[in-house]
Amino acid sequence: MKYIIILKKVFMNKKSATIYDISKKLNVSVATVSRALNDHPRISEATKELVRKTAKEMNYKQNNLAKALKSGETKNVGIIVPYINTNFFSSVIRGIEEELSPFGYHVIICQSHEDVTIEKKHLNTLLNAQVDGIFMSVSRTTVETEHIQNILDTSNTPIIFFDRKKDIPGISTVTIDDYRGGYIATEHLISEGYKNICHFSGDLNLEIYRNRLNGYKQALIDHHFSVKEENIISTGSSIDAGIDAIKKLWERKSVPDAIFSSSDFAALGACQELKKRKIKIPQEVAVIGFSNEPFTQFMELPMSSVDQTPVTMGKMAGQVFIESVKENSFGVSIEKKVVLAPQLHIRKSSKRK
Amino acid sequence: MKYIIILKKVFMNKKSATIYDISKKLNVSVATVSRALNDHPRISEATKELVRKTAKEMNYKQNNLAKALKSGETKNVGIIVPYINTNFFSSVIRGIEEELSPFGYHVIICQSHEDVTIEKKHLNTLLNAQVDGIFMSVSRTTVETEHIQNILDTSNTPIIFFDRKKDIPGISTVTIDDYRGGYIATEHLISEGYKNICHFSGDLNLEIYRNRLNGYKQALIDHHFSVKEENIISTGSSIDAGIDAIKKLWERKSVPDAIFSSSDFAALGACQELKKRKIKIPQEVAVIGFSNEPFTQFMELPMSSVDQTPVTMGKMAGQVFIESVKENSFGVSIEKKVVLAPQLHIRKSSKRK
DNA sequence: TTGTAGGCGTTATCAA
DNA sequence: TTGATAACGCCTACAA
Repeated sequence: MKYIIILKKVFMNKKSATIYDISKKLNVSVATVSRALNDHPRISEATKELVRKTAKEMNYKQNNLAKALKSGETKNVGIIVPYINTNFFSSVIRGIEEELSPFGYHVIICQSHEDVTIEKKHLNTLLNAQVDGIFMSVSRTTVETEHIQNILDTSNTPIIFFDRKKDIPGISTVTIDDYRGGYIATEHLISEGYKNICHFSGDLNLEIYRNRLNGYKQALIDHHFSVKEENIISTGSSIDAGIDAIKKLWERKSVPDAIFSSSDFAALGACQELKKRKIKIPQEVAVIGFSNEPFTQFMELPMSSVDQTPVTMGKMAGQVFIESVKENSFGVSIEKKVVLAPQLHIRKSSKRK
Repeated sequence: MKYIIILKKVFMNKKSATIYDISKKLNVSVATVSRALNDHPRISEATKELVRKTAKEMNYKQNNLAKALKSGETKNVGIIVPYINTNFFSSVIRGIEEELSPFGYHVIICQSHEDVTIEKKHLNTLLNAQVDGIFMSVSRTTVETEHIQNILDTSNTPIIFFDRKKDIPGISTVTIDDYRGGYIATEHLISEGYKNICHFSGDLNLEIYRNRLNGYKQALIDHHFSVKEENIISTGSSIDAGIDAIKKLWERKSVPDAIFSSSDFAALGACQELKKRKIKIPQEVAVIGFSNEPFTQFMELPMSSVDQTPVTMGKMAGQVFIESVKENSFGVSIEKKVVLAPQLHIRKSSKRK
C-alpha cells in the first residue's frame, strides 16, 4: 500500500445559509421565506421568485434535520442484514432502495455479523436516529425476540422482516414460498423423465430448508413416486458438503439419477464430484440448485436453480413499508405476510429431453 | 405472489419520553437530566442513578435528531455507488461500514444507476440530510465535475472518492494500483514460461484499463519481450466479448499461449471458447482475469485473477474519513491519495509448471 | 399576502 | 451541585 499526502491547507469554516439569512437580506419574515420555498399557495409569485433566486445565490440548503425534528419524519429507514456483501442481501437492499427512493427515503445499512448482540445495538441506534422504519433479516443467533417485541410495544416505528423472519404478531413479513420452490424443482426433474430423485436438504433446523424438503416430498407424492428416506441427504451448504454427499451416495447399490439441492454451493460440489467420476450431467444425473447464485449461469455446464427473486423481495418490502406509513397516519396497523413465488431457471444441468 | 392480510388493529400513538418528561417526574430541571444522562462530572452520583433508573423505566430514547441539530454532527455518512448489488461495491460498502461503525457512524446508501443526473440529486439530498461525509465512486456518465467542485467550495463536508475517481484538488481518493495489477499478472505468466502473451484491454477510455495495459506492457519490456500491438485486443467486459476475441485471435497464423484479461467476464468467455475448440488450459493457453469475481474460484477449472481487495478499500476510505474529521476540527484539510496493492490469486488456469 | 411567535428535544452558557 | 434559558433551523397556527 502506498500512501501519499498531497496537499494540506487551512480552510475557512463555510456555514451554509438558513432561511433566516435569506429573510434578513430580503427584509421579509422567515415565515414568508419558508412558505415561498415550499411553494405555499398564498404567497405571491413575485415573492416566491425573488426568494428562490436569492436562495440559489446564497447557496441555501434546506436542513432536513430541523425539518425532521419538527415533523417527526426523518425520511430515513434502517436495514439490518447479517452481511451486506452477498448477492442475496445486496440485491434485496437494492430493491428496497429503488422502491423507496422515489418517495424521498434514504436507506441506512447495518450489519449484524450474525450476532444478536450487535443486532440489538443497531436496533437501538436506529431508533435513536429516529428512522421511519426498520427492515431486517434476523441473525442466525437470534433466538429470543423480546428486544424486537419491546420495540413494537413502545414505539410506532414499523418493523418489516424479509427472508429470515420470526413469528411476532404485528410484524409484516416478506418471504419466498420455499415449499413451492422445492415443489417446482422436483416436478421439473420428474417432467424431464428422471425417476430416482435425491434431495440435499441443508440444515433442517431452519424453517426454509424444511419447507423446501416438504415441497420436494409432495411433488413426488403427487406424481406417484415414493418418498424414500434414504434419498434425503442432510448436507451443509458448502461445496465440500456436496462433494461428500456424492461420495456417500455412490457407495450404494442403486444411485440416483437426479439431485435437487437446497443450496447452489452443495449442488456445485455435486457437479464437480460427478464430473470427476465421469458421470455425465444431465444424461446420467441431473442437478438443480437453489438461490440462483450468479456463478450458476457461468459454469461450464450452466446449472439449473431456483431463484429467490431478491430484488423483487426488496421492492415488495418497500411497498409494504409505504403502505404501513399511510395506514399509520390513519391510526391503524395492518400486519401483512407477503409470500413471493420462486422462479425456476432451467439450464443444461437438468435438461435431458 | 401471494398476499395475505392477517391482522388489522387500531393502535394508540406511543410517543417516547423526552428529558422533559423525566425532569417533570423527578422535579429536577431538564439540564440536570441531560447532564446526568451524559455522565457529567459535576452531578451527584445519587441524582445520576435516579435519573438513569427513571429513564429506563420510562423507556427514554435519546433523540439524535435534536442532538445533531444542536451539535452539527449527524454521525451519518453517505455512500454513492452505481449499483449496490455487485460483489465489488457491496464489499467496499462492507469495509466502510465496519470501519466507521465503531465510531458511531451509520452509512446511507444511494445508487446512481450510472446516471450523473441521479448522482447530482443524491449528492444534494445527502447534503440536505446533513451527512458528515460522502464516499463516492463516480458514475460512468460523470464527465463534468462542477457539481462536485461546487460542494467543495460551499461546504465543509468531506468527499472521498474510491475506485472510480476524478482528479479534483482537495478530494482524497482510495484506489488500487491498476498498473501494478497489470504488471504482476503479466509477470506471473512470464514466470510460468508463457512466451506470447495477449491482453484483453477493456474500454481504454477509462483510466483503470489504460493503467492495466501499461502495466502489462512494462512487464513485457522488463523481461525482454517485445510489445506487439496486435496482441492488445480492445474488448468489452462481457462473456461474449471474450468469446469474440478468441474467435478473432484464432483466425491468425500465430496464436497466443496466454491471455491476460482486464475483465473476469471476458476471461470467462475466453475459457469457454477455448474449451469449445478443445484447446487445453493451462497447457496450451493460460488465462488470467481481473477483479477476482466470486465465480472465478467456482469454475470447473478455477481461474487466476487479480483481486482488487474491495473490503480493504472500504476500510481505508473509512480511515481517511475519520482522519479528515479530526483534521477538520483543527481547521485543516489534508488531501490524501491512498493506492492499494492488488493481490494476485493464482489458480489452475495459469499454472503450467 | 405576509408577519409573529411557539415548539420540536437537546446541549451549553451563565447564574445561583 | 443544580436551574433557567437561549440556541440549533424549520414549520405553522394565529394574527394582521
